Amino acid sequence: MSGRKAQAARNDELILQAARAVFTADPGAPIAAVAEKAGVGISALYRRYPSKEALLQKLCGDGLKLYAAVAQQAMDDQGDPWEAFAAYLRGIVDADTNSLTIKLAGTFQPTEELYHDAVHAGDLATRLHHRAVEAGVLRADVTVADIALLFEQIASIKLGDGERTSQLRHRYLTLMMDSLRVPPAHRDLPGPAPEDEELSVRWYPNR
Amino acid sequence: MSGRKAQAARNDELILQAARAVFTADPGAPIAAVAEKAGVGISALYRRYPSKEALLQKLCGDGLKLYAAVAQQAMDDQGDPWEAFAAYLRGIVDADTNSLTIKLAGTFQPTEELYHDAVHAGDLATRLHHRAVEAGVLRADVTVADIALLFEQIASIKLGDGERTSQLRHRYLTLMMDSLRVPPAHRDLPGPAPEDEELSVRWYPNR
DNA sequence: GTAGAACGGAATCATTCGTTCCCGTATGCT
DNA sequence: AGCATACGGGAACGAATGATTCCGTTCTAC
Repeated sequence: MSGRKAQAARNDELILQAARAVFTADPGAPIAAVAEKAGVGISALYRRYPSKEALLQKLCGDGLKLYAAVAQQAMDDQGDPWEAFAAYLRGIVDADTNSLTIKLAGTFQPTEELYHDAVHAGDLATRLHHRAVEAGVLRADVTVADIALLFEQIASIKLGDGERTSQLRHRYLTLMMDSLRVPPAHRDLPGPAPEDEELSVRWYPNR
Repeated sequence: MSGRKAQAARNDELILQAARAVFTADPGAPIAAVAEKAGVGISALYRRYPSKEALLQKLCGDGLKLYAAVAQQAMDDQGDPWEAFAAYLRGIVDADTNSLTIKLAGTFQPTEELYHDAVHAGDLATRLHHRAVEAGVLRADVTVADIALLFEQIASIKLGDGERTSQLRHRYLTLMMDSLRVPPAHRDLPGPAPEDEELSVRWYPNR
């Protein structure tokens, strides 16, 4: 179970994880950054993917599938309508798939399969949305496309490490949900608000 | 009134406007793009600014001053507390200063003056915020830093031309305000929601 | 006329990054 | 044990990008 085969299998996973992390943080990152993060050489990447574009397509496809999985899970939830929809929103924010699809979109030629997966994901999102509106728990003047843009806005938040970023994203998702839900109401916001210190750091990128 | 002096004066303005437009749209844009947009040669830029960094600092400073001006105007509004605060929010979104300060931050060494202006702008924002909370029209569990991050989220929206982008930004600002205001309530959202077509375009960057 | 301010834009020079290539290593088979 | 070889490390290559410099030209002011 150990040896070269095992290392290769481990590297398969290592590379994918590293690529996801790196490109999520910076869609324009060089391929060398992925190799470094994964702790492997560049040729280990090129052995698996013929080009950077191929790797990006793989990541994008995985992101789409993850999105669909989260949406499907919410669809299967037959309990409280709002809670099911809220779980979907939180799930997508956690999965952070927007950074891997939208932000990568346009950096490569979309394949047929990618297009198919995108349609499927969009279809699930639409059904989920309509169900929530029908149930009267989601305001009707907000569309599916609106929700997509809200996801993008939340994905634009990047502050501190991944942990803190996730915390803040949920904070603002909660705020947004306050204005999405019927009836409107203010609920407790999770996570501490940003400190001034956290914001001012950005003026000094080099440590 | 005409002649080289006049052209030079015109170019001063032309270059600044072009630079603002170009770097707002893409903070990493090459300096040649600014020259082209302004309809001048590269040397016209370098005659005025010793380096790209100097131009960026100028833009950043202008953005900070504009921010302060908008905030000051809202401060001077002694009418309805919520309306004054709302005007501030809308004004900052329209001024689009976040793209010129935050997104440029870290790409150059901040000067002393820049720092001073930033403190002044922050001070105004804080006083405006507290006044709204004191008046009971702004929910108290949202901080000044929260508002700053909300501005950034809105600034991340970029779809279609400048006109459409502005329209959508106001749409989502209105949505956010629904959850910021006391008491909470749903108000009509301005601007048409995005069409699927508008979103799918991003998969095909090259026309 | 002529000095020189202002320009336009080609040439330069450094840097970045995808991709290729070469070589050492250790694995698995005989 | 011995060896052919798949695998991975990382230097080298070449294209592209972009800031900055430089040079020749034009037009104004005197």
